[in-house]
Amino acid sequence: MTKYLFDSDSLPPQLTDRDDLKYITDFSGLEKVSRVLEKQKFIYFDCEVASENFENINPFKDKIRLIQLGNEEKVFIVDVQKINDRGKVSEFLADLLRERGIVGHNLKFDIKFLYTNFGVLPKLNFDTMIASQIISEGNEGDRHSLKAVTSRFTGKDVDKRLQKSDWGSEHLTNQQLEYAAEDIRVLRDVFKVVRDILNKDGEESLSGKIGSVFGLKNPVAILEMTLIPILAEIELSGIPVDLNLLNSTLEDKKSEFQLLYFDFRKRFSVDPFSPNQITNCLVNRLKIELPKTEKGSYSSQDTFLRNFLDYEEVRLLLTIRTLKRSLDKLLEILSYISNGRVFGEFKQIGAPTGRMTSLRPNLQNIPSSLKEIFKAEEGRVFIVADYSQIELRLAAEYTKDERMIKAFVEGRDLHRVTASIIIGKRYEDITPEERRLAKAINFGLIYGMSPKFLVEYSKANYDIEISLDEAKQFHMDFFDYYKSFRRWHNAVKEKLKKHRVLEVKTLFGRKILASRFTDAVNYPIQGSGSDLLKMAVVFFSKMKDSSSKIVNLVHDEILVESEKTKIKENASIVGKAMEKAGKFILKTVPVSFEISINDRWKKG
DNA sequence: TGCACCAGCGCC
DNA sequence: AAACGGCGCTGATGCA
Repeated sequence: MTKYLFDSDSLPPQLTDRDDLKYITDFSGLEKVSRVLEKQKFIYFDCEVASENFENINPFKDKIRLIQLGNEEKVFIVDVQKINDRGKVSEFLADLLRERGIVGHNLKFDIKFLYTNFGVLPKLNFDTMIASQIISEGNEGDRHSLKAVTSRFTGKDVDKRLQKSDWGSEHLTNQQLEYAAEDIRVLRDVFKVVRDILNKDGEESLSGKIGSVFGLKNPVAILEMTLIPILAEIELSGIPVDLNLLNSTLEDKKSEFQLLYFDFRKRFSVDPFSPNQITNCLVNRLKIELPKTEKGSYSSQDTFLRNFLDYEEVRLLLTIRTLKRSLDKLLEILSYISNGRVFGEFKQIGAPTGRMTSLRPNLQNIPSSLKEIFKAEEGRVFIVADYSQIELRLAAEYTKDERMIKAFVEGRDLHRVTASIIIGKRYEDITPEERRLAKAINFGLIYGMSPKFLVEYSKANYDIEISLDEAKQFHMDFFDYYKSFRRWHNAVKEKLKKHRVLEVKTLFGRKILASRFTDAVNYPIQGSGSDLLKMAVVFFSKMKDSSSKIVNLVHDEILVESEKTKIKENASIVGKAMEKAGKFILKTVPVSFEISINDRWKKG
């Protein structure tokens, strides 16, 4: 519990009167802060938010209590509750942050609160958490909390115990204010260390506001820093939902699920969600041969069970599972809705490759059958824009494979090209089934899939049965034809023999560590895709106006909500942004993308 | 009881 | 020697 050390409004002399630390509780204090900080190009920044429940802290509900601002010498702790004039504080922040940058840790979080509390969204950010993640190159072992980052880069220890203390109480304790100031002090040291590390991969030629404000030259870091406020805006926008359709779908699935679930339990005396009971039933009662996991237990994956659709138990089980998944996803979405929109979050560098991830709820794995739940508001539409065959294009560029590049330059369908090679038929004569097989081969083999796995993979994902010998032949033919891919894979194998861990680079220069062969060939391609999308988002956000906003991002797709009256203009801007990013990342291979307009989130 | 782990599956 | 990768969410399971 928080203790009140002082019962007067003012703090003890040792705190307020220190030269390097000022506690600001009134408007004249704000003016003093402005005078001192107006000479800064950037300001060290942090804030403390009062929340009933820190697990569920919410920028739309919770209030900022303290805003800490600092330069190299001074720290100002602005108590916005004591000042008690939101308009004045807003004006002060708007003036201060309009042209100046801020340095902070996990800034997307802070600036969302700044926006909801004071209508200010800082555009020039340097985030030491993002910096640390870039420097870590995807190393899974590294943590990126302020405490971990400070310890790793400066050797100092930060006490975070008061982070979730009571920031709403009338009198903050001396310790709370010292805690608030300490974050600013450590940022000074961390900032310079991580910036200088990043700048070892700097480009002198690079210009731009973020670069000049922070003295930052690393292109990947500049891209990421630019993205921060854009993601904050996307999260604050939320994505609109058709509540009627959501509820009716939910009811339909619920009743259907309950019917089938209890029917299953009654008829077979087995809980369909107990792996033990299910595998027992399938193996012992129905004499179905199931594959085993390495631990010795049976696996009851849908893909295996689909071999036994003549058993009613199996058919029913598969239906129940699918229903349950839809139901869970709908409930997950529902629990994050407010005012007809879902407010999810992004982890900006969520995967080692640089890919973003989506959480609370995850809006990057919505089953295609449920995407229609998402519906633009009245008078608005969705613009659904996604890159086509982007990983293959990036792989062609990355390996500089002449034949694959040529196919793309000529505008060919690469799956058909591959099909004609491995089947030995003319490009024009490839059947849809043959094209599907080639698709499996293209996607699998560039990332080092074994012929054995190709057999399983084709069956599971493309419903195509091939023998192991055929798979081996296709494997040979693929690498004989796309010669650079064999050279690339062999080079990676050689390097991994010499070194335990390999540093690979995306086309944009993002560095990623890989210790397995499959990672070392996959990461640079997946990572280049993430660079590409992030860049397209940044370009779009610079070109767009207020008649459109991004509402979701899914690895190679940008979902925009636009005013109906400006569909054409906005669709064209999305296209231009994607094209521009494409030209930047891909120098020899053309990009291709599809843009469709719809009330709902679906293509075509 | 709570936590860590895994399997399974949705998306890319 | 052999190897497709990434994520988040749910629910069962096993351990303290």
